[in-house]
Amino acid sequence: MEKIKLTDLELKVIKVLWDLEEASVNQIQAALKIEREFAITTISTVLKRLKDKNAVDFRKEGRQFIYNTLISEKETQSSMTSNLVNQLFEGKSSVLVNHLLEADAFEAEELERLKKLIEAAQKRQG
Amino acid sequence: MEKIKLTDLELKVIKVLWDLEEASVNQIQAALKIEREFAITTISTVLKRLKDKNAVDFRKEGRQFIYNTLISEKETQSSMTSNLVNQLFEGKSSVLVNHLLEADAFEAEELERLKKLIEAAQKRQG
DNA sequence: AAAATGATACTACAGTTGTAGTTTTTAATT
DNA sequence: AATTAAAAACTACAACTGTAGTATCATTTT
Repeated sequence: MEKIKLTDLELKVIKVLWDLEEASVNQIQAALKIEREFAITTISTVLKRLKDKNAVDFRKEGRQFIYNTLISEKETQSSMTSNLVNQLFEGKSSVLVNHLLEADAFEAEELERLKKLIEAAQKRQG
Repeated sequence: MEKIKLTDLELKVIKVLWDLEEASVNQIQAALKIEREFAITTISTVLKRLKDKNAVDFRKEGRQFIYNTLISEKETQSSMTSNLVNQLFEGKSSVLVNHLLEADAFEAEELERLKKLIEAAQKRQG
């Protein structure tokens, strides 16, 4: 698994595919329309680039292509997060979380939930 | 405070400035040499672009420029993190932390420390 | 079979990024 | 003041991005 670098626009398209599992160019355009309208050729170009990067594949259905993504959401989350952590948080996730806590990035219930999750993780680790 | 977007190389230079507070082009080059050697003109170009972006400033000392950064580390951490969180974690930091916990991104001591930090944050919130 | 329609393929182009060579300016040294 | 040395300014250029127009190809409808 080579680390695939996604641009902003590419990520937007990939996110639609995560959501819909499979989609034609038109469906992707429609899904993005909520945020902003892109020309159909724009989506097409992005998909072609993603295909070149091996981030998506497609099958033919009638006259159109139905795309699916080849990279998972979790993978992408992990790789982009570890990227950030390496760049700005000494390579340690805990430094990132520490920053978030200091910046008061959580609501009361979230804190409570996180505490429980940490305890669960501790149990898991033994 | 307009959100300044930094490229990878720009961030590397900025990080040196966070570290040294102030530095000449040569000092920055020297600091980066540990990782990889860049031509002095490369550093110069990057600094010029950073100046255009208002991310650094400089003062003249003899014939050379001494640069300092105008953006703080914490600011940058916050903005890049919230960027990631918005892109991949539904805009909620807790979803990011959740992902990290599920991915077992922490050592035992880190978990313990985080739990304490969460408790501290809870106390702070009231 | 020709025309119309809908889809993809090809082309384009400006802005950004990584990277550095060449030229000019400025300060220091003879 | 002339020369040299060090620094900054200017120029360059390919790859990547965002964005979309035009051309072509394949269906479907007359």
